[in-house]
Amino acid sequence: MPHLVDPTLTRRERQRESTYVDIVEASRALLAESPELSLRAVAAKMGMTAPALYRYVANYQELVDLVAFEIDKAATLTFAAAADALEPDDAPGRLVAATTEFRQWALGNPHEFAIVFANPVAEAACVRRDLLTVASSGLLMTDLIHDVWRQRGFAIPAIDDLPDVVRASLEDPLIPAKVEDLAREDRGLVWVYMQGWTQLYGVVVLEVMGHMDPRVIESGEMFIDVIRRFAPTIGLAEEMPRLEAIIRERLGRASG
Amino acid sequence: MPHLVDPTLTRRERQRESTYVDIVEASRALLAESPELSLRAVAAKMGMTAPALYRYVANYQELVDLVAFEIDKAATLTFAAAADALEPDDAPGRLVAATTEFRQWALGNPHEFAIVFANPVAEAACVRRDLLTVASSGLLMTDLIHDVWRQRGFAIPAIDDLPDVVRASLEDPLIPAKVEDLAREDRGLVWVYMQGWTQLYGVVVLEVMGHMDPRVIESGEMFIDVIRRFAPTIGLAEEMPRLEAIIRERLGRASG
DNA sequence: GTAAACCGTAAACGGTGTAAACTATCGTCG
DNA sequence: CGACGATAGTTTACACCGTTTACGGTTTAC
Repeated sequence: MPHLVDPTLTRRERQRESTYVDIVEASRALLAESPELSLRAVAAKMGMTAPALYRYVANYQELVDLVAFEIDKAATLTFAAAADALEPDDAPGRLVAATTEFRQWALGNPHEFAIVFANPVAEAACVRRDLLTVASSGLLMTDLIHDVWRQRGFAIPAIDDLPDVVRASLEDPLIPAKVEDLAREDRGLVWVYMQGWTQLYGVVVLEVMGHMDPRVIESGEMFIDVIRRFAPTIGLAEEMPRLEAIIRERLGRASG
Repeated sequence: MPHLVDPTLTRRERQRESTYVDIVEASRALLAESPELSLRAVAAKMGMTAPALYRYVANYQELVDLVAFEIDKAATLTFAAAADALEPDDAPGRLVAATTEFRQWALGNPHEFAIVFANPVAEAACVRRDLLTVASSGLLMTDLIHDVWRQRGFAIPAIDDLPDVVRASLEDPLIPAKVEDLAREDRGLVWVYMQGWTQLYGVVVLEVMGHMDPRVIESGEMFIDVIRRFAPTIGLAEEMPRLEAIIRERLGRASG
């Protein structure tokens, strides 16, 4: 897993890390123009031949996974930035801001979105599965909901009221969710998070894929509607008018 | 002039139609095993060479669209059959039965599902867009919700309370929805349908793509949860326990 | 009966992922 | 310093992909 350049590494290791960065960079440049990401094109864009890339990834799928992970990381920064545009004590505002930015980013970068969020996870025990578990966007979103809960204290389902399977999944989650700092009796919050994520995911995929009336997509009304219908679940019913203003303000912009 | 079979079709035309059937058949056979559908493989499976297929489809995308349309048609039959397993006067039961069958079918035929419901619609004015508008599954689902409304008469949003864009979209929909036999003041029902479809779509795509805890997918608890949370919107809150039984019964089966 | 429309073929072009063999360079150690 | 092994790149090759072109048979229609 390549990260930022680290001075403690040997020269060769640093060079290798930087090549990984180049790979991601080239890939994202290609994705900005075409939905198809080809290993050969990435290599060409870097001034290399295709087989050389096999020194860095085992196969095409691993290239995609690598790029997806880095895209998620980078996109999460913009979500976080959207949240940071509001005061720290306005957890609800921060949540909807980040959520709206997520939607805007998805529509503005459909190919990147597809690679991260609409890519089938083939097997239960594959690399992608592991990467998924630590996806930064998931961690951010759970964090933001957690903040809302701490500040507003909405009702969450008691973990023992939930079905056995769900309880097991909450106690030892296989999805990206920051859960260690959550007492067992508060794990119901993660279920609420999953509910919200499911609904959000539904609209956004529908919109990005174009499986919705173009006029509705353009307006963002269904997206707003989804947020509005979910708001009461996390105790934001009364605050919704104010939050809707935040959303609509953000819908007017393009995403970076 | 006596005609034995179909007066409108000549011998050659009938043969041509049958070739189209073969194409879809071969494609679906391939999709059952591999997520990738290749034009060459389809041709080979039919005992033809690849270029011959260009007598029937203009390009690869058109092949995919054709297959997607036919898959949707065929799948809709199984959804309808699930609904028909219940009494005609039990519209709520029919709706959740069809919905559950949809989910089961999606999980059992992920590649077919992906081709129909998770394929990007590139341009606003493409063939796929038109096909989408008449997708049979969409028509069935609107029908089923319409039946629930007629039988139970839940509250629907007044069309004039909805945002302008939404109103325009409901008066002249670009999505699959049987809408002609719905008075203008009742068009709010279509919005309710879109809301429900969005939520349903969210869970199912999440499940099919594997972007969810495998244990939760296996159990179907999130799917049930989505239905449960949507039920009140269409006046089925009290009936939910009965409906949940119908769902759980169906989750135990495999889909055809 | 003949001309046109149709349906298939083979060959070829440029693209893809991937495997194998080979080579030049770099880092380390005697 | 020199040698050697690991590393990172090359070239070549294979099998597959979508698509185009040119060509040959059949079937239909006038």
